[in-house]
Amino acid sequence: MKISSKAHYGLQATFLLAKENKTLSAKDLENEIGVSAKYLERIMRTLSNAGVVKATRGTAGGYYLAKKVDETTAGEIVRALEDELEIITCVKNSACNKCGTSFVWKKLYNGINEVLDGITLQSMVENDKANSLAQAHCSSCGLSGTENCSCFSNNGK
Amino acid sequence: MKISSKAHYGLQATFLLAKENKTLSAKDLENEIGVSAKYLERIMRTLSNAGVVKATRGTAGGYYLAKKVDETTAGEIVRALEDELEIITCVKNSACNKCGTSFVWKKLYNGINEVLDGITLQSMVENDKANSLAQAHCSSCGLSGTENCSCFSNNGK
DNA sequence: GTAATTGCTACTGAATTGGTAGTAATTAAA
DNA sequence: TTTAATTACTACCAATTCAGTAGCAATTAC
Repeated sequence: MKISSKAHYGLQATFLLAKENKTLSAKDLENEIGVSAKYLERIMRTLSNAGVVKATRGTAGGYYLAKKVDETTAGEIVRALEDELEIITCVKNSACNKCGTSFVWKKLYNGINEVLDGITLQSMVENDKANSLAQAHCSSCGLSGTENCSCFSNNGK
Repeated sequence: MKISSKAHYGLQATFLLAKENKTLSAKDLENEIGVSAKYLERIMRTLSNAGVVKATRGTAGGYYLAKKVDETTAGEIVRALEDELEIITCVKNSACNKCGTSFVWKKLYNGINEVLDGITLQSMVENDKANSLAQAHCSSCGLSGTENCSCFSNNGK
């Protein structure tokens, strides 16, 4: 049960589109993310087909968000890129209750979607800004490692 | 992002231990679950090491729950069997906030654990009983497919 | 027309998953 | 004390999935 690199990079890419608020080419994304443009291109194509981003070809082409930052959720993005977010086949089959565990997987599936659908690109950008401020603070307080700095104690909660 | 067969079978096996409330051998589990005793044995050994079940060897040996049914959660079981429930490496590193997405994965990780830790074997058994009753009802109402029977409309929610 | 870009398909090496096999250790019962 | 049944442990293997690459076609701006 791991997040695929596709979902990871795809979310990172859309986050960058949201943060920089402009069209970015696969090449641009390669520079920022550090993964080959070819691979990112394929990820972005999937997101394009899913209606998360739009693409323009040709010189100065690239990808941009199809919707507003507060209308695009992490859920859409991850579902588009995780081939099988449905966790296990019995989740699809609402009548499956043979083995006594489908109830757990269905709850888990609902929980996962609830979390992801509750996160918009906007909230990710806001979180990033807050973190950047915390980072600046830590630098100023002179702690070399970020681990022990109280500024980070509530990170990602 | 799929549930592994190990976690699926492992949860099914512990559910059976809870439901039948007795010691079951790998062979018994094979008969009920339909997977080779050898494979189940390895899964149960992992659960044994994790303190979820206990094992006795020899004739009439087998596995039984190490704790009460309302003290054993799906979370313990799934975490023991999913090698990497931590989803993605940056979840482990509390200071990782470079790419702007770790915030999402950490929230997701917390959400997953929250759901799974909120489910005990007892609640699984109770849910199963309720389902069996609904099943009986559906048979009596004469609907051939369970999908369209209102008894099942809230399954697994 | 040319350079830059996405769209699409095919391929590949590495890692993971799912499962099997064999042997040793332990236990209960005959 | 022997035998049968069982778990413990390790090694192994086939199939699938994952992550990434390569090459060419289509499109677009200049």
